[in-house]
Amino acid sequence: MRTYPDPMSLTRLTAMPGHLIRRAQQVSTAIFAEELADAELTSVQLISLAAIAERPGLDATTLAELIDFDKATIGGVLDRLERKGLVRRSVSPSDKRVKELAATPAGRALLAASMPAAEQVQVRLLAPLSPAEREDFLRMLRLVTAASQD
Amino acid sequence: MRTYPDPMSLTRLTAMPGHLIRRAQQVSTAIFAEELADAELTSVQLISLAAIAERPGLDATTLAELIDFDKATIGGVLDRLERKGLVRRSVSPSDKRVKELAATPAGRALLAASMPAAEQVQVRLLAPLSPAEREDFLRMLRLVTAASQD
DNA sequence: CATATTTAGTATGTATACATTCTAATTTCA
DNA sequence: TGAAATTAGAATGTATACATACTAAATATG
Repeated sequence: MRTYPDPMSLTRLTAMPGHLIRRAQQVSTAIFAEELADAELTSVQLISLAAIAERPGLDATTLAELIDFDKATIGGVLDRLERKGLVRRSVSPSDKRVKELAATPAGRALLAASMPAAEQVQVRLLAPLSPAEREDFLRMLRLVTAASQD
Repeated sequence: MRTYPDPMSLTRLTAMPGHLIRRAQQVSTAIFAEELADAELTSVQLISLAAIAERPGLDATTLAELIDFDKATIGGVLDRLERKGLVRRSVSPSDKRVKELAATPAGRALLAASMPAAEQVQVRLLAPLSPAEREDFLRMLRLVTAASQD
């Protein structure tokens, strides 16, 4: 049985993976905002745009599953992408409940222009790790997140 | 020079650490909500409560720095902790701008009662990794997050 | 075929997360 | 000491994130 310095100290909690993951998310978001400042895209908007560009006609529910979004969250993201003129939503002829998604030319252009910056985010995020560690880190992240693939 | 299957595919983006970290955060939050369902505490509320319990008289700005919170975010978290009767805020006699924070007896009791569940969250979160990998994963998370310690 | 169930997307409400702005209070320092 | 700069906390506005409930539409099934 391991012993700990303090059974319920702040030190304990800030050392926990839950806290460190929240911190990593903060760091990732901050770097993303810097690198994609010109594009004025969030990471969530970029990945949505990429999915839509890659699979025209995609519906919102499938999109949400593809990129692990809540069904309620994706609506707002699409609202913002549509408001910026990057994505269009049109009612499916075969099922009037469904909205088919498509990237506009402006959306495709912004996506292409933004990919180098997106790559750069990942480079900066993993810069503190050695190349071997980077592979390992990603592998472990996949393991941790795959576990609760509902 | 490595080659990739598709220069701007969804596959590329979902394999990026930024996306995986967002996913890890989702998994962490979901497990936390399950384990702390009785306490009705979010991870953010628990760590705030722990910091306040450990350092009575703490002010909100210092608290935000301790646990890496935005100054604007901490206000709402404290509102909710106060509304639940877990924390009290009182104007500092020495500086009327400052609100001194203190955990109530109910707050301290809930904190003590919640620590085992908080430990359990971390156990479940890291369950897909071997013991050696767990150490490594935490070490790398610390490296990544320490890099942008403003 | 008419009703029950399911499904897609939206709406509502709560909780982070953060930039920016504002007010009151304190500190600096000319 | 008195105006300028700084600081604490709150307020405002935007963007995830998610539970729950709602509406319209499609499907299943008796």
